[in-house]
Amino acid sequence: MLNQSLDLAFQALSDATRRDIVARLAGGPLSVSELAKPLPMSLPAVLQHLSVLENAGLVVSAKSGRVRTCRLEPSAIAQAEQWLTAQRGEWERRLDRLAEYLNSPEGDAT
Amino acid sequence: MLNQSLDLAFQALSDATRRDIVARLAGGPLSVSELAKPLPMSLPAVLQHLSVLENAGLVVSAKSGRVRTCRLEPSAIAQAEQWLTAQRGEWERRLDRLAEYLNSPEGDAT
DNA sequence: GCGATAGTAAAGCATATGCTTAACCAATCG
DNA sequence: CGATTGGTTAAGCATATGCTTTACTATCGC
Repeated sequence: MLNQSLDLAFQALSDATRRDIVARLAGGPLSVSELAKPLPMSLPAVLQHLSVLENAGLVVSAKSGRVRTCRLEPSAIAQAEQWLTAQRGEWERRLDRLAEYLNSPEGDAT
Repeated sequence: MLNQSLDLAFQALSDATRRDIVARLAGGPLSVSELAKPLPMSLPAVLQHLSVLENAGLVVSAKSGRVRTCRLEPSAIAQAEQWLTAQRGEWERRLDRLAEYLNSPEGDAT
């Protein structure tokens, strides 16, 4: 499959809990337990969400002593963003060309 | 849940078949069977993918006679795009401020 | 009307997802 | 050392997802 990484990125972002994690990491790196504190679920559940995000390349983490610190990886996010921009952009260019055609003399149903 | 629509949009885009459908619709509206023709699966399966995309607001369709024509809905795509831009943007602004601080006189470990 | 074409509906099934609890390991702290 | 804090692993479970096949309806062209 081409673009399996987009599969993983979009799949990771399809969950509100994981988007919340991403949004909070956008404000700066956090440890696992800091991430888990406000979330209404067990710590292992949060770990599973983090592993989905890491697997998708959206988040990277490193362990120092006994605390694992997580931070955002913007390049994977940018990749998903660019795919969306490309599709919407293409479609909007099409609509523009259509409008242009309809406003041109040959476009009129004269 | 806030932003359930983002759930649906990202979830819809997490499947390669559905992204293929979106990409082809970006080139212009297509009927259900035109969409289904190149896909390696049964027609009902394609219908299910389309219903996911419509449910997410990414695609709209209308039936005329016996043919249903599908087209892209850019506003839902733009919403997902904007969410991504916001998170990545926030993180990159943070990094910029950090770099600025490290380059300033007070940032030096003199 | 009759057959082909375009789409729908329903049921079933294998696998994936999002949690839980229980048990466990490893770095601190007193 | 022993208790606590921070994280990890494994197993189990309910529900969701992505297909399939079968059967059925609605429209178009002759």
